[in-house]
Amino acid sequence: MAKQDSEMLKGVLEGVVLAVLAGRPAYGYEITADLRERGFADLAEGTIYAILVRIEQRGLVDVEKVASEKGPPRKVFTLNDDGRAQLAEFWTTWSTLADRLEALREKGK
Amino acid sequence: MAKQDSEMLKGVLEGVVLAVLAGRPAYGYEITADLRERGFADLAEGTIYAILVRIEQRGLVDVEKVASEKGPPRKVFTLNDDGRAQLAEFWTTWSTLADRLEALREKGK
DNA sequence: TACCGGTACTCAGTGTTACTTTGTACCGGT
DNA sequence: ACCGGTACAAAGTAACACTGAGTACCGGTA
Repeated sequence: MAKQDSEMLKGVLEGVVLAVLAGRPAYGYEITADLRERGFADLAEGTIYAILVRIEQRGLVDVEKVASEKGPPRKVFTLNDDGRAQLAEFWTTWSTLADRLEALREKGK
Repeated sequence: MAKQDSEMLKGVLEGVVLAVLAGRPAYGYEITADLRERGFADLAEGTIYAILVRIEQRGLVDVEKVASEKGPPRKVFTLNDDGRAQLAEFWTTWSTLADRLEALREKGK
């Protein structure tokens, strides 16, 4: 991935994962595949797992082990109330930043 | 500054500084003041100087020392062609990311 | 004269984060 | 028996914004 891309993801990726989980419960591998389809093509698998560990430790998700037909048991993550609150905060932070950047860009023209 | 805010700035602030310089040549203290007015209120002064050192080393700006009426001489930065190219690239990267996030957000509703 | 506040820049150290790499383990198909 | 896809985990690295402290110059005030 280009360096600029990955740096810009910092502070955003966690919100992205929360947003995916807001749609439905999911496990790590599934989330990675999902995001890759959504344009985050070069996402490293390990990155997603690291984020999941983080948000689990912060208590933003509930976790359940589910046996899988293929490979080891899946760790299914479900967004809880704290997680939803965090996601809402993420979107407002994002919007504020996006607005400021848009203003800067307009001015430059 | 809230942790979420500052993390989200990563990979973005450099582009922001380039965008300011695209408007006019400026020196560090001036850029800091400018950005604070533009809503980046809690920007640390040292942060801007660090970015300026970086973009100077990458050859994105031309530098000129100008005597000041107050305090030490100012280091005035002017965006050059490489800098303008970098800024253009920044905006496309930003747009791509913003589009992807917007798509995620829409889907969540 | 002495001091303070605003201007202007510099630098060393810190914490967070995404990436890389590697490893474990299970399964079905060839 | 082996390989590729599924699924998770963990240690180490690099980039970057922040913090805090320091240097230095000037004008105004007490």
